[in-house]
Amino acid sequence: MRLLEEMLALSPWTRELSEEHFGRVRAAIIVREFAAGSTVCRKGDPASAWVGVIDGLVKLHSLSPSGKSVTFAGIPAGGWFGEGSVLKGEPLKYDIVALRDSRIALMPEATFRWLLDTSIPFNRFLLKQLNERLGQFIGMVEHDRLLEPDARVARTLAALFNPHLYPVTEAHIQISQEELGYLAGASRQRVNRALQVLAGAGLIKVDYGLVTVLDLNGLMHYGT
Amino acid sequence: MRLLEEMLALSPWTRELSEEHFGRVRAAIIVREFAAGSTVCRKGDPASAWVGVIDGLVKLHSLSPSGKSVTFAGIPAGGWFGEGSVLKGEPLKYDIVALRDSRIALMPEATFRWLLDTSIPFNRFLLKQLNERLGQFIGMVEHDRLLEPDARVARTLAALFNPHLYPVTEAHIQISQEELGYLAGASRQRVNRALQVLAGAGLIKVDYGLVTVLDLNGLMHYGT
DNA sequence: TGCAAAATGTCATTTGGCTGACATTTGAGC
DNA sequence: GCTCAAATGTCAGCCAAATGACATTTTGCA
Repeated sequence: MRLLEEMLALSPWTRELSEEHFGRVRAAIIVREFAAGSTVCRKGDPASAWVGVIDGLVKLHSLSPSGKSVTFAGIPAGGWFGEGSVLKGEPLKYDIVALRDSRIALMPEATFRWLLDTSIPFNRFLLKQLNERLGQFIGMVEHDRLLEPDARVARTLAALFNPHLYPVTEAHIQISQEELGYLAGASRQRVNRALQVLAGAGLIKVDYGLVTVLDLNGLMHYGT
Repeated sequence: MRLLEEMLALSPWTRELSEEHFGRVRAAIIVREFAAGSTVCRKGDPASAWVGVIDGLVKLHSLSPSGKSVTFAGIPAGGWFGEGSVLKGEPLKYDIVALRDSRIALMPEATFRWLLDTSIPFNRFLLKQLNERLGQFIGMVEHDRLLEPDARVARTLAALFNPHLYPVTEAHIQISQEELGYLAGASRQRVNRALQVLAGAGLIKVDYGLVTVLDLNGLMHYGT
């Protein structure tokens, strides 16, 4: 996706806004570019905007004092996030890092709050969005605690191709095994072994910096 | 807490309801008793009510095929939960089990939806509640992956006293170390050691089947 | 009061992922 | 084509938590 307009047209929450609402929102949004590897927002920054991904891919991640890394989610084009921190008026709880060159939309906090105060459809959208996210994280906790690393890697891969969240029609994703480790909660070495197991089972194909999904349904239920 | 009325008086979402709203809600709520160990709702059941804990303690938990148990949350008196499944109109994703003899309030789905459709304050409350719950689960993923068991147990205890989700002001909770293990993602034996460490640090006091919080803020930030 | 069940405290052993190390492969850019 | 950094594949050893076992303490209740 190239333009803010396209992204807004695809975002469900714009559909039921009045002309006045939409115009004001459109005028307030700022667009910025970020190079791969650069930080969009840092953990602890005030949550001064609601963030949308127009093009590219960003990750939400956190670093422990001892230097370990967790990745909570990868947000591809079309995704909006950060509503939680803006709602609470609290600083961000994670870093936002561009994994590829990315075009980012920023809706200022004031506009976000104005929408919240004046648009019932926007409220309803936020409820659904928060609820959806919550389901995702409940799943993460469950899988972290109950599943073997092989199965966790399988679910992590499946989640990257979740057609509800990421309506992209490609069967492959360019991601390093180290980044997959941060997502799945396993070491790079352990991910490497898991990928070999999954490839051996015919569920995926592994290439340099690239994973191709052959059987999404199989991945989703692996190890159950 | 003994009575539904007390609990409703303490629930933030009742405060801004009109007299008409409150009366209808009050009349629709059903109260039921559950013995320790009994199941309130089973995973897969239709989410036919929003659930509140008047007295006692319930857990949201899931069992793996191999017999391992995760507890997603412990809900003490004053807590309301299940809004996610009711909102989505989906079956429950976890079992709800009483950990002690408990008095449970059930708000039928129809009443819940009516509130959602007619009360703006209730919508605002749900947004905050979902957001708070989401924050808790983001925290769980982060802590599971980054923190030592001692710190995980500390955060788990702190989460049971979240003032936004559970507005009751008691400093102690009656729960076994085994159940704490299911909540924190650690073995009973490991939890036992962790509790000794936390007690040694003056953050809690441990008695038979009972943990008393002495320093909630200290627990919340332990191991950072 | 005394019994049984639940909960706790502690230990030895097992287990499986992580760490660190290193060689190899791959691809981007000159 | 050449060079270099990134990514991958593999291994040995470490280590912390889980497991299983058992004695002890505490409580509820007959």
